[in-house]
Amino acid sequence: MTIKDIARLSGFSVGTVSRVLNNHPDVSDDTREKVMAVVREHDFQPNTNAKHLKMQAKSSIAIMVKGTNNMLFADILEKAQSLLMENGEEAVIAYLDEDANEVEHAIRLTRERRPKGLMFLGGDLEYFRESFDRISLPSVLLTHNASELGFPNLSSLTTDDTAAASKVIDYLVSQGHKSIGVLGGNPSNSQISHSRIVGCASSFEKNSLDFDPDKQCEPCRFSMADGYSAAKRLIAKNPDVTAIFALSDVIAIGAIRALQDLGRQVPEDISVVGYDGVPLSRYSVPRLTTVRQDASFMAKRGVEMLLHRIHNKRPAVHEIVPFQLVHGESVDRTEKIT
Amino acid sequence: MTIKDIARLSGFSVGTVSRVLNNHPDVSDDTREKVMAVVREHDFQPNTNAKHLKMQAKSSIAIMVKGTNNMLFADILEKAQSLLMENGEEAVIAYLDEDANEVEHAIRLTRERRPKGLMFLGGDLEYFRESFDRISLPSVLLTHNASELGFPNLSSLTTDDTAAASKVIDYLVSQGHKSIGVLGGNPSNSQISHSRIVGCASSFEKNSLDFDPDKQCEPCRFSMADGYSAAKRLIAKNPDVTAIFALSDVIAIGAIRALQDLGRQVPEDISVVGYDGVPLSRYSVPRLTTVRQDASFMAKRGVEMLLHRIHNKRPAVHEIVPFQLVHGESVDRTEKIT
DNA sequence: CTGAAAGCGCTTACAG
DNA sequence: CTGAAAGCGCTTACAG
Repeated sequence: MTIKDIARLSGFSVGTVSRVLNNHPDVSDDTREKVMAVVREHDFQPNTNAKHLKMQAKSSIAIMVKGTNNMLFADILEKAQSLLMENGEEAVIAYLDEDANEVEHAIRLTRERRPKGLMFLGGDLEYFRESFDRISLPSVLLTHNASELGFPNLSSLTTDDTAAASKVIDYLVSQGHKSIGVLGGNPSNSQISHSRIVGCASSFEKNSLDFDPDKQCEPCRFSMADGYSAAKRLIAKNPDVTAIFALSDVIAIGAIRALQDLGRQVPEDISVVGYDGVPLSRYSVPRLTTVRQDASFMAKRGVEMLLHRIHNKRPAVHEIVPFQLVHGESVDRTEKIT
Repeated sequence: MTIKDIARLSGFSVGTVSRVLNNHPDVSDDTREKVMAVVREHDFQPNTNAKHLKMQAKSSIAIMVKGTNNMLFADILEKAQSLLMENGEEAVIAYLDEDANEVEHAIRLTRERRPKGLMFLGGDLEYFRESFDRISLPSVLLTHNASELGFPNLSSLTTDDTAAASKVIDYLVSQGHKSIGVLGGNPSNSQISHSRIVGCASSFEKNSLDFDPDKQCEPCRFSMADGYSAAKRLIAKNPDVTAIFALSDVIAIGAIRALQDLGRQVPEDISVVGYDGVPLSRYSVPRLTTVRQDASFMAKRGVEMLLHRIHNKRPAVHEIVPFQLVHGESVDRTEKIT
């Protein structure tokens, strides 16, 4: 069933049928009615390929999800997809490994798919610096600040990771902790974790505490399994830490499990702070003290920014989303630590 | 840049360029080389819309994810998407509400997108019965058995929910539990939970225990938040249960949190069993005793089944995936329960 | 308000 | 092995 069949069946030309289908104003009501009757009767749906070919139209929004097992991204993704759907846009989603090059992938996908816009959930700024100039589509990067890159078509939306990390360390220090470990992330300075480490360092300095990354930091990927083993490594090399700052909630969950397995209770024996504020952090035992990034808001704002850029050719913007230190049950004051 | 430009630049006809691009055998090596040189130089990528239009080709595989917050589906989804990508297929993903009509959504998406095949992650058999006859695409339904529906183009892959649920109840009974509550699912008999409830009922009967659904079951959606409130409702109406079978791990996690908040320790005061075997179940405190469904396997097999049906026109098949009762730390014998 | 016609960028018999 | 040409299903000036 094509537009041609509808034309024949309704007695009008394909041009007129096309106009009816696209709600073109200059069609008589009578004609519109008759054509639509046939369309409805046959449940006709125009061929998107032909339409797009003719209109040189882009199809859909492509979303790169960097890193699997990332609950925050899963959260944002779902909401973004729903919002896109409400706006009549389709989402093509690609899950990438935490170490994959999302920009190269996007370039490939862009050629094949010709999407209208790109959304990146996480990413490595280094990859953007290297090859994002080959992308001219409106794009938005979430949970990373891309302002320093200066690409005119790349907006970004992020919490102030440095400030948030500082606040976490400040808080732990205020609770009497002096020996604090940091779990997660990649030492490379282009990774999402770098600014968080920077925030930690500045807080340690402000509080006149030494900060020896080799001794206090244990890098790991963003998953429960990696958090689990990283926590064990940290405790092995630095058994006297009284608090751990995990760079994501899933890492924190893995770490808490590891600590329990080592016979250390949280928070009685050791405190743990997470990052992200995923739903799980409200249901874990103990509930997590964590930095909450507002997934709903990020999804909403991210989609808005992207759609604005697509439809109104607005310039790229870089926004900071407020964060919130949510108090759970995973932190104790040191004097209470046995 | 179109195939026409490449033809002009390389000195061959568009037909020849097309043949080179599609690895058609009858092109001379010399020609192939020359054309490819131009293609590479300009980083040319053919227009998918035109290609698809011409080839009447379907694009991509559409995946409907039924219910948000479902960790098992998130797991399967990621793996399925990777496998599809390896096979050169693209995944268009739609997250649907747990109560949405996935079949209607698929029908709409099929018209607009013309995918090659459909994958359903969860679903309501009633919706399939009502309207799946309007879909003629190769499809596969995961975590549900669609054999009784008899659609020739709908395969399915599921664990034996009834047997698994029976085994859980048998196990709890063997540990001395007589007052067992069931959390989650929808009482409607077309829902994923129905066969699990049936399994419970048959086990209760076999063990000569009464089973009063009104008193022992508390329906809820598949999320931590709903598991949390459902557990509270269950305890309120039936305070003497010594064990709870949650119809999914996320429900179990919510339930454990609720029990803790009510001052009941798991498993010391009350035992909890989950369902799904998501990674979190290995890292929660306590670790969950749960029915493990193999997400990797289901993803792999599901994709295989779908691709086979698409390429080889094989008939629909309905397979049962083995399950496994994984022992964690969330179940105790009643004599030890205080 | 409507029709006839060109053309979007490809693929693929058909000839040679 | 290669080219010329038809045609996939649409949209949209251009006429009238």
